[in-house]
Amino acid sequence: MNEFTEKVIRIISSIPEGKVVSYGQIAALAGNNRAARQVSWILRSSSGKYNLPWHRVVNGKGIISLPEHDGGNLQRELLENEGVEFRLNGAVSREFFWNGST
DNA sequence: GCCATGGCTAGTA
DNA sequence: GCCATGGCTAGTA
Repeated sequence: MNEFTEKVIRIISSIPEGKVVSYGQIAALAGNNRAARQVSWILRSSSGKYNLPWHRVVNGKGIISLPEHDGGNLQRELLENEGVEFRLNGAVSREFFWNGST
């Protein structure tokens, strides 16, 4: 596993409950702001292995990218259970975005 | 080739 | 909408 992947996993692991972060934010925090799509791959391949809070990652618009039939519905449910609120357009309210600090 | 993204543009009201 | 990204999940040689 390369350094970027390790950083991404560590960052995702530290997302607080009730907060969300975008793929691009995670990539930037890990040192490569153009690797947003790789973050999605790492989530798919490593979420179970490292018990990652995969549901706290959404796209830059605050919208769930995972298809509804492939876990998207579950993702929204998990977030709502943590107190995250969605607008009518399906986007997470801005106040629920984590800025990367602890 | 694929894709759980993101940034920018164009067209409309 | 469109297309540049970029690492490996695919499939073939």
